[in-house]
Amino acid sequence: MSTLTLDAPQAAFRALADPTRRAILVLLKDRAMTIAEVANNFDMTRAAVKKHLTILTQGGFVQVTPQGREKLNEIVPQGFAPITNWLTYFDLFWDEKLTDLAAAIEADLNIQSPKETK
Amino acid sequence: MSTLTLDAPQAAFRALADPTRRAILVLLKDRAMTIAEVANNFDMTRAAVKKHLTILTQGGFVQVTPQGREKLNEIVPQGFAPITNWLTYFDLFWDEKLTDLAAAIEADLNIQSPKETK
DNA sequence: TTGACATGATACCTTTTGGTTTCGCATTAA
DNA sequence: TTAATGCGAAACCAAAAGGTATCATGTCAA
Repeated sequence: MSTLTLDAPQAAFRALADPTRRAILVLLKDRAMTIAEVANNFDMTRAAVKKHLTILTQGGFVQVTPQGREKLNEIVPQGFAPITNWLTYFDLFWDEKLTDLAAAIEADLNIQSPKETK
Repeated sequence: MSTLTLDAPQAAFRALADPTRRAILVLLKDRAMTIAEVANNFDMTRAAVKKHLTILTQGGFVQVTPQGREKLNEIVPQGFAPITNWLTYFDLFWDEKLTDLAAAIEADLNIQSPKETK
């Protein structure tokens, strides 16, 4: 089966949409943790937490580093870039200062968005 | 039936999770539009667009102003605040961390290569 | 080698989500 | 008044999301 691949902003926004996943990021910002360690902080099974970590990884927020029989889940600061860029696009617009960042954002949105304009 | 109310960040992150809704925000940043007008830009029914606009309103991104028999959907710049605040939390953390890292690196360099006198 | 441990993977279930149709209600234009 | 217009709301549907339980696999320690 094909694992449908989302564009970076979509994968990132999707990852942040769930409160558990945002809480996991808050946890991981202090230090890297194994899955079991992360799971200890939540009222759900390790399997569920593993799914959340996978989505966070797809979103570019988490990087996994095998270490013996464990796997360390580490936060990736650069993963926040697509989100901040998207928000900056609006800030810039409101400041009436459009840059080529606008083109990148519009290109991303055009992947699925409005019908032929014009 | 209870309409469960989400906290502000959750409602905001949820609203941004869908690509159509992000595209709607890009549309509305130029000017306020009626539902039908927004719907003209997408390949879906007016009812579907209405649902998206409702979620954007719940997320604090859109404000509706009745005007005769029409309703103008207007973007609300302040709606982005919960998101930017959340991101700022991480940025602040990493700023400290980078500072600590810089200090550690400088200390290490002073030990390893004391030659470098500036 | 053997067993315990940390994780991966799969099947399955329920709720949410994103979409459609259809109908009803105000408001405006004729 | 009548007819068209712009919305709102409800019923319905398929797919995705969030969770569980269960089993398989690789790695470490004794």
